[in-house]
Amino acid sequence: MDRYEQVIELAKRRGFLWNSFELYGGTAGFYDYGPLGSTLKRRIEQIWREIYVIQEGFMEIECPTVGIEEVFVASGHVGGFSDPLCECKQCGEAFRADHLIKHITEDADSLSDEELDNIIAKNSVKCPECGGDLGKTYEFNLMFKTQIGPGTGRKGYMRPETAQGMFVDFLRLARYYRDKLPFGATQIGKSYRNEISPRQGVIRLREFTQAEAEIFIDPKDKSHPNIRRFENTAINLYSDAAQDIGKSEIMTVREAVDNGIIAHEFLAYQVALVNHFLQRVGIAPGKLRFRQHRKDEMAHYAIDCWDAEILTDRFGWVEVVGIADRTDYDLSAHANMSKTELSIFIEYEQPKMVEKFVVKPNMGKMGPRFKGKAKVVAEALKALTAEELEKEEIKVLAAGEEFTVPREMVEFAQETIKISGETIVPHVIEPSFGIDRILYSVMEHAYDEEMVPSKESEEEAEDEARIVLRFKKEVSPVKVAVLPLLTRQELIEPSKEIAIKLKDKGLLVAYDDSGAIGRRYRRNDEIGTPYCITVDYDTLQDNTVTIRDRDSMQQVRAPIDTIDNVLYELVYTDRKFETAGKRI
RNA sequence: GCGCCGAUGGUCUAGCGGCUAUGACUGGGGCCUUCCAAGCCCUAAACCCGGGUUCGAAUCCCGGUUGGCGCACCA
Repeated sequence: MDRYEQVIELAKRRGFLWNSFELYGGTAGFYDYGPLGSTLKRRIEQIWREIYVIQEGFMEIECPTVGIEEVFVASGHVGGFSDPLCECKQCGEAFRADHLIKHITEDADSLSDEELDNIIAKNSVKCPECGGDLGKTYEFNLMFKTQIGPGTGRKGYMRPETAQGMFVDFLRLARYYRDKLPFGATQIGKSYRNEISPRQGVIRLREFTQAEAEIFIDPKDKSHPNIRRFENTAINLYSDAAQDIGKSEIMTVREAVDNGIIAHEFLAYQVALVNHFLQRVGIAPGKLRFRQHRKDEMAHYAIDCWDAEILTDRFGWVEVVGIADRTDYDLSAHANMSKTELSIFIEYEQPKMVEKFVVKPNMGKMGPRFKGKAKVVAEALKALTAEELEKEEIKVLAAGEEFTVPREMVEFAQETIKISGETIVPHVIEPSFGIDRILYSVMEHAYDEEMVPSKESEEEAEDEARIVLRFKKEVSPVKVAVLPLLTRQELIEPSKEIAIKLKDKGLLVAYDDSGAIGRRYRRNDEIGTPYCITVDYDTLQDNTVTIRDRDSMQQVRAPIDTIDNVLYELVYTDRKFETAGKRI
C-alpha cells in the first residue's frame, strides 16, 4: 500500500472523500466531499479568502457556472479547447489530426475537420504506429455543452474556468474600484471539463473547485507596493534555466526579481503569496516548488508563468496553482467579441501639452456638395499635410475616386492640445488554484503513521501503528473532542456541558463516550483533531479537565471556566500548548 | 479512446465449478474499566451490473460499469 492508497482509504472510511454516485456504480471524474472532507475544504477556502479577499482586497464575486457561447468563443475555448482527433482503424490509436499533417501544410491547426480529412486522404497519410488507414477526424471539445431554455434555445457551456466571469464583468469591477489600478476580483467555485480519461482520484476531475484571482495592473508599472513584505522570503524556484540542469534553486524574492528570473515584481509578489498560502494550509515546505513554464509550453500571449508544484508520493510533482502574466489578451479578446472598449483611463501626473496638426473639414459646406461621400472625403482630408491643404484646389483620393475640394471647405492649424491621460488595457495577473488537488496534498502531507509502544504486550515489546493526520490546527475539520473518561453518568453530564460551552465559542466539537479512552484518542488522531478534553473524577472535585495534544500526546490540566477561551487561543492563535494548563 | 491487470460486509481480505461464503479490524448495544486501538457477551454488514456456458457460477466466457498502470490527451 503506497501513501496514496493509505490516504484514500482513510479518506473514504472516515468521511473525507467518496466516489460520487457509488450507489449506481459510480462515474469517473466525480467525487463527493463527505462531512469531514467538506469541512476541511471549506477551511482551506476560508484561509484563501482571508489572504486574497481580506488582506489583498480582491473582492469575491459569483458568476454562473453556465456560460453563453460568446464568452467561450472570445476566450478561445470553443475553438481552442477542443482537439481534432482521428483514430487508426486498424490499431485504434488516436492522434491529433493536425499534428499528422504538420509537415504538409503550414497552417494545420487552423483547418476544419473536413479540410484535415481531405489533406489526409490526398497525401494518403497513414497511422504512424502501424501504417493502417485513418478514420474520420472529429472534434473533441473538453467543455460540457448544454442548452439554455427550451426548444432550440441558446447554446450554453459549463464553464471550464471561473476566470471568464471576472473578465466579462471587467467594466463593472473597474467602476466598483473607482477606475484605479491595480484592482482585482476573485472567485471560488466549480468548473467543468469533460476530460477524456480522468484518473488519479481527486487529481483530475470532471467537476472541480477553482479559486482564481484576476488582478488588473498597469502594463507600464509592474512594481508591487508591498513587495517588501516578501523581499527576503526564500522560495524554491525551478526556473527555465534550472530545468535544463534538473535542479531547483532556493532564492529570495528580491534575488529572483533582480536577476530577471521572475519577469517582474508584481508577479514575484504573487508567487510569494502562493508560497505563503500553501504553507499556511499545511503543505510541507520541502515538497513545494515553483516551476517556470518553458518557452514552448507557455501560451503565446503570456509573458511569464509559474506553476506551484507539490511533491506527492505516487504522482510525483503535481501542479496545483498556475500564476501567469496574461497581458491584455483576455480583455482584448472580449473587447473584440463584444465590440466594447475594455479599458481604463489613466490620468498623467502632469498633463502633457502636445503639438498637433489638426484638420477640420467644414461639414456644413461639404455635405451639400459631396452628399453621401462627404464622410469618406472628410476622412481622407485628415490624412493630408499642410502643404497639400494650402492649394486652391485640394485633390484627394477617397473610396477609389478622386475628389476636388475647394480651399474654403477645410480649415487646418497647428494646435497645442492638452492631454491629461491615456486609455490603456490593463494587463492581467492570474493566480489560479486547484482546490481539490491542494486538499488531497494537504491530507497526504498531514498523514503520518507513528509506532507507539502497546500497553498490553510489554514483554513482547510489540509496537503498534498510530495513524495521525497532523493538520495545521487552523485547517482541522474538528477542533476539539470532549470525552468522559468512563461511560458513567456523573462524567457524561459535565462533559456535555463543556461541549456546549465550546460550541458557543464557535468551535466544531466532537463528543464521544463509546469505547475505551485510548480508542477514542486514536479515532480523533485519525481525523486530525488537535485537542481532546477529558473529564475524569478529579473534575468533579476541582472543576479541572485534561487537554491532550494530538501531536505530542502530552496532557495538561486546566480549569473548566476558561476552557473555551483557552481552546480558541490554542487553535487560532500562537498560544503554546504548554501554557494551556499544568503539565501532568 | 486503446492495451494490460483488478473488483467479495464500512475497511482490508480468504475462497478460484458443488456451503449456511473465510477471517481480521471497524461500527452498534451491553457488562467491565480512573488516560492512549485491553477483556467478555450480543448484534449489524458483502460476492459491481447484465447476458451466456453448466445439473450447478463469487469462481469459467462475453459485454458494460468502475479502479489501478502504460500509451494518447491534459486550454
